[in-house]
Parts: sequence; structure tokens; C-alpha cells
Amino acid sequence: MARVKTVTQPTGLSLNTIIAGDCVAAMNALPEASVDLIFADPPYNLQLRGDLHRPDNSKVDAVDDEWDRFASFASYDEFSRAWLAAARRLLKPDGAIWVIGSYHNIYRVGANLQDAGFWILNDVVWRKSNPMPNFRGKRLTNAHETMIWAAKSDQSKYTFNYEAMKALNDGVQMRSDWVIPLCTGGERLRTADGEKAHPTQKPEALLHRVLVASTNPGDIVLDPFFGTGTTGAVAKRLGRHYVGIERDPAYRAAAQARIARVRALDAEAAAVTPRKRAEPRVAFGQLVERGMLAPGEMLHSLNGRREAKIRADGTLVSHDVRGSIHQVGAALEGAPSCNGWTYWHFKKDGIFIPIDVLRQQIRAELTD
Amino acid sequence: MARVKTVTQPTGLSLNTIIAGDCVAAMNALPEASVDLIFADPPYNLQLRGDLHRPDNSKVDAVDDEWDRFASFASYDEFSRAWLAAARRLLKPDGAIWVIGSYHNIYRVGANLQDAGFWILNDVVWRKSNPMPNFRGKRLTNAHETMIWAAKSDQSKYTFNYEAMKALNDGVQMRSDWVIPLCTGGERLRTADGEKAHPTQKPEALLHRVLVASTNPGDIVLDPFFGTGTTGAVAKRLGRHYVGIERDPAYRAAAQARIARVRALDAEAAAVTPRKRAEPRVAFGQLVERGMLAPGEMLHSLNGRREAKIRADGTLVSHDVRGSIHQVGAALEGAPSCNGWTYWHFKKDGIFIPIDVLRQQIRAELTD
DNA sequence: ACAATGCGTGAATCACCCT
DNA sequence: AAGGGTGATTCACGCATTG
Repeated sequence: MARVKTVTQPTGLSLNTIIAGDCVAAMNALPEASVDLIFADPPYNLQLRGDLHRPDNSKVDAVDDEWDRFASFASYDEFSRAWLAAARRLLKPDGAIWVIGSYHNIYRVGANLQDAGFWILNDVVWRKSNPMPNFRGKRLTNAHETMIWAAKSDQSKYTFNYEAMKALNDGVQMRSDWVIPLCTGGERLRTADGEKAHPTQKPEALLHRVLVASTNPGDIVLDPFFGTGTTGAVAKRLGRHYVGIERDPAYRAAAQARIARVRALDAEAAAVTPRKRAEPRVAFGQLVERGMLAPGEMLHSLNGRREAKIRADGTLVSHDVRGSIHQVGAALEGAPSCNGWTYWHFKKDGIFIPIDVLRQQIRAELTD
Repeated sequence: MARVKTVTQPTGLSLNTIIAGDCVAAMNALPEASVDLIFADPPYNLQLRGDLHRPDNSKVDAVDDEWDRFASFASYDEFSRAWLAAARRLLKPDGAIWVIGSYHNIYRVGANLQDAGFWILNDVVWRKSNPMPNFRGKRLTNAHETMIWAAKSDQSKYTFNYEAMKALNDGVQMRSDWVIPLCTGGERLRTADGEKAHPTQKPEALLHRVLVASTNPGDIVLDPFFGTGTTGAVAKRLGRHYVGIERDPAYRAAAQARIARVRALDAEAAAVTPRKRAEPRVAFGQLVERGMLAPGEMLHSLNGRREAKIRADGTLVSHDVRGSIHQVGAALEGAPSCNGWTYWHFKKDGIFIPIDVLRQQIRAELTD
């Protein structure tokens, strides 16, 4: 993935570039249903204490507190609806979005996101290991931010790399609360005079987990509030394509330079543990055809209480129940469903061995 | 505080009682500006579709009660606006509210709460130490719920017991994420036939922290969705007054009996011993996400004879062996098990450093 | 008596392919 | 488009039972 090179795909999208301009206008200029994932870190300058402006930029007279508040929330909602609608149009049917925010704005964003037809999959708490303390002692230390992960619709077959997340979490399911430190130290971009290049630069660790969880290598990730390009840097490293939109030229320049320094990982390093479902399908009948199991042989449940006879066509029979390994297992257990591969065992030298080991043998041959 | 006795205050409020009826109508019948704190656990509008079974085929006992069913987001919003308006009227000018919810409803509630004029002080994440797993492996484990803490207005001089919170948290500022287990075991109320008395009973530890943080002894706490009375039980124990509203007679009866069994503590006894912290678990994947080790980088055994490449999901690959740091180490050594933290080393300035030193670094951050 | 093992369960928006 | 078959999928903790 070149750092400045612009690749034009059949979608008409220029990949791995930063688009200058307003995010809504820029998104509306891109082809619909062309993007796999959107990561959005929208501004939340609600301006609740200072001057208030209506959506048309006219100033609100501070007559009445209720009206002020309403005007300011209403204009933020209007902004949220506009960019969420543009974002939803860009997503492929099975695409998904992540939005990050704090209590100032996340409730507005979340409600508008639901109203737009997105289907929330999880909300994820970024628990900061090193938050800024509350200096005045008037509230709790604000030690987290919230991310909403949502599919384009409740019909979407969204991407979730379950096994990879489980691996990242030492073999147990990844939870909805993630402990990750703030972006500080060498990772924090600085201007020439040592100022923070961007006030709210997100840690790359956060984007790493987001992209590993919900994209595959080669996917297209759009960030409409690109800032200094954390999304682009992590996408490039992990072998995903990015499209950034940012209106501030200083942020764009910082992002461009930053992403240029990133090296993409080789495919093996970027790879994650695949889902089981992706493995080639093997029919039980194949074990019979190959003589790994013989018609007439008996299969047993692990506890030894159930048994069934193998028939020549790869079905089982037990008393008056006939059918597939799954159907017979489910019927005998009175269960709604049953994975016959792990339920049934054959006997060898007096011990029960799951028939799944035979399937794995065939699969190993297939991938040789 | 007597268990059934009704005390009529100058406010006209009957304290330490459970009012039967619909929460909006009941609240509107109470005097305005008469309550110090409101704790609300409204229906979540879960929108569950089919049945869910565990991998062992047992059925999950889901929340399917009539009170949790709403026709649409619009009708849920209407319901939220109605009870929030009634609640706000009841609060004293310096009063505050807590609302608990999940991603299904909390964004609707939060936005409507802001629109009603409440001023959010913090959102607080209840991190469940023992959540139910995601059985189908399609999402992250939903391991938290969200509470919004808001003052009646941005002018309110709300109560916050900063020092008490700090003491509860081993002498450091209380954060906005609270680790508390689910309500199970002896605390969970059961019917005569062993069923859950209420499907969503909250743990007393949660209410304990809420009331210690944001009320003083003698304060009046209203709970418009009283259920089986967790708020009342904890309020009584801590020397606060409660007013509950609940329309289900079975829940009211269970709450009444429960609160009767509670003994109010004297002030001294209310002090809580700080909990001891176990050493936090650190996943190898966190080192990768944080950039302490890069995907693609090689790890080495101390003798230099074995090496493996790091992948993006925190697994290792060496020849055709893939898996966790422990699994790959064991496989390469032909050993039944292997502690990957001490087995694997990274190379820095020509010397081998065990990856365990990086884990220690993360642990040091977490326990600061 | 105490340790080891097994079982039950919790606010859950929990498939997907092929015919 | 709808229906049917295959087959993937769980963590922490309390409590009861077994050793």
C-alpha cells in the first residue's frame, strides 16, 4: 500500500487518500455502498456555556435557558443526522460503523444512529488506564469514553472476527470494556514547537482492536473526521485500505506525514485466527464411503447412554429414529439441536473417540 | 426507620412507603421539589427475537415480561419523556437523578434527559465481573451497563461526597467505571417455587455506592421503578428515606418483606472496608495492540534455538504451528505445557529480554 | 471436616447455506 | 422468497454433591 499513490477501484473510490473538505459534502460525492467500515470520532463542541448559534449560524439571544439548551442540542442533532445519513449511504449492506464519544454527545449520536436505521451490536467502553483526575473534586474521575458499534441494518451480515478477539484476550471472549492507555509519549504527534498536533488524538491500540475485530485484510475503512490519521495509520499497518476526510490542512499534513512513516505488515503477520465456519465442509457420509466408519457399526454418546447404528447412506438409526447425525442426536436428547460431530463417538480399544477427529483428518488432507 | 410506619413530613410526602400504581400518575400526585435524589431503573426495551440456548442446549431465561415491550423507539421516547418530566418536577432544585440502562435504551433516555433540562455530571459504567457470555460468538460479551448521573439543572448545587468515594476506592479518586458482580446467590430474591422474584434485580453494592456518593443521611430518595426494592433496602440500611413506586403487587410484596428484614446501620458501621485488589490479568495481545511488540516481529527462546512470528491478534506462528504464546512454546518443545511469558524473549540491542517484563510494565500502570 | 467436582444460571437485541 | 438442514457456541460464581 503506497503512501501517496491513489488507487482507483471499480467502486470509483480513491483508496488510501485524505480528502479535503467538509465531511458531509465529501461523503455525498463518493459512490454509495462502497465502504466496509466507518470509524467516526465526531466533534462534540456543544457550546453549552458560550454563545449559541442556530443551524443557520444566527446567534441566539440568551433569553431563556430552556430555549438556549434546546437550540444547541437541536443544532448538534441536525449535524449528527446529516453525517450519519451520508455515512449510512456509503456503507455496503453488510457494513458497520463505530462512533466514539463522551457523555456530552454520545447520547445524541446514539439515538440519532438508531433513528437512522443502524442496528447497535455492542457499546464498548474504552476504560482509560491513565485518565486525567478531576481536579476540583466535584465529580467522579471521568475515566472512560464510549464507542457504539452498529451494523448498517438489523439484516446486515456484519464482520466479527470472534476467534481473533478471543486470542487477543488470552483465550476468553473479548468483553465490551477495553482497558487501553491514553495516547501519550512517542505516539502523540507534536507540532514543531512541541504543542499537541491534535487535541483528541486516539491511541493506535484502540483502532487496532476495532479493525482486527470488524474488518478483514483488503477491506475499505472510511474515517470522516480523520484528524491526524490514527485510523489511516493502523489501517495501513494491518493491510486495510483507508479513506480519510478532514477539512483542516494542518491535520491533513500531519496525517499524511505520519501514515507515510507506517510500514504495512506482511500477510502472515496481519492474519488473524480464522472462524471455524470458514473451514471446508465435510459430510458424514464421506467417512462411511472412505471406510473410516463401516455401515452397521455403532456410535455412542460420550456418557454411553445413547447409541445408534450407521447406515450405508451416512444416516443413523436408533430405535425408531432415523436421520442425520445431528437429527438423531437432537431427537434422542430431546434437544432443539445437536452438533452430531461432537456428540457421537466410536469405540476404539475400549475408549470413546469423537467422530470429529475423522473429519479433521479429511480436512487436513484437503489443505495439503 | 420503622418498616411500615408512615411518616408525614412538611413536604406532604409519606416516607418509607411503597406507592402502588403507574409511576407517572403517582409522581404527579406528589408535591413538587420534595425529593433529594431519584434512582430510576426503567424498562430497557430489549427487543429480543428468538429463543437463545447455551452450547449445552439449556435455554436462557430471558426478559420477556409485558412491561418491557414497546411498539417502537417513538413510543419508548414518549414513555421516557413522560416519566422524566414527572421526575424532574419532584426534585428539589439541588437534587439529582441516576438512570441505569443498556445500549438498547440508554441513548434514548440520555438524549431525552438532556432535552428535559437535566445536566449530566458523569456517566458511570457498571463493569460486571461475571456477565453472561455471548453464546453464539457473534458479538463481544455484553459485560457492562451504563448509569447516567445528572443534576436537576446546570445551576444545581448537587451533593457529591468526594472523600467518601475516595475512601471507598483505597484512597484514590473514585473513577467512572465500577466493578461490581451481578446480583446472585443469597442476595437474589426468589419466589416460593425458586423462580427469580424479579428478572432484573440490581445488586445492593451498586446502590450502596450511588447513595454514599450522592446523598446524605436523612435525604429522601425516590425510585419510580421500585421492583423488589433494592433502592429501599440500601436506603434504609444507610439511614436515608425512601419512596418507592411500583405497579406490580407481587414485586411490592417482595420488596416490603425484604426491606422489613433490613436493619439500619449506625453511622460508624456504615463505613466500608476497602476491597483488596488481585493482580490484574494481562493478555499477550495487549502488548501487540499497544505497540510494545509489533506484529511481524520475531520472538526467541532463551537458547535461541526456537523462534516465532507475532501476528496481529496476539497469536504466534512458527513453521506450521499457530496459537497462543503458551501453545506454540509447548508445541516447539514437545512439552505438555509452557509458560510463554518466561519462555519467549524479544531482542533489544543484541540481548534477549523476556516478554514478561512488558507485562510487568502494564501491571504497574494498572495499579497506579 | 475439608477438598474436589459438577451443575445451574445471569437485562441477550446471539446463523447461514442450499434448494 | 421461504423453508429446511447443518452445525457452531460459554464465563464467573454460588451451591450442592462427591471423594
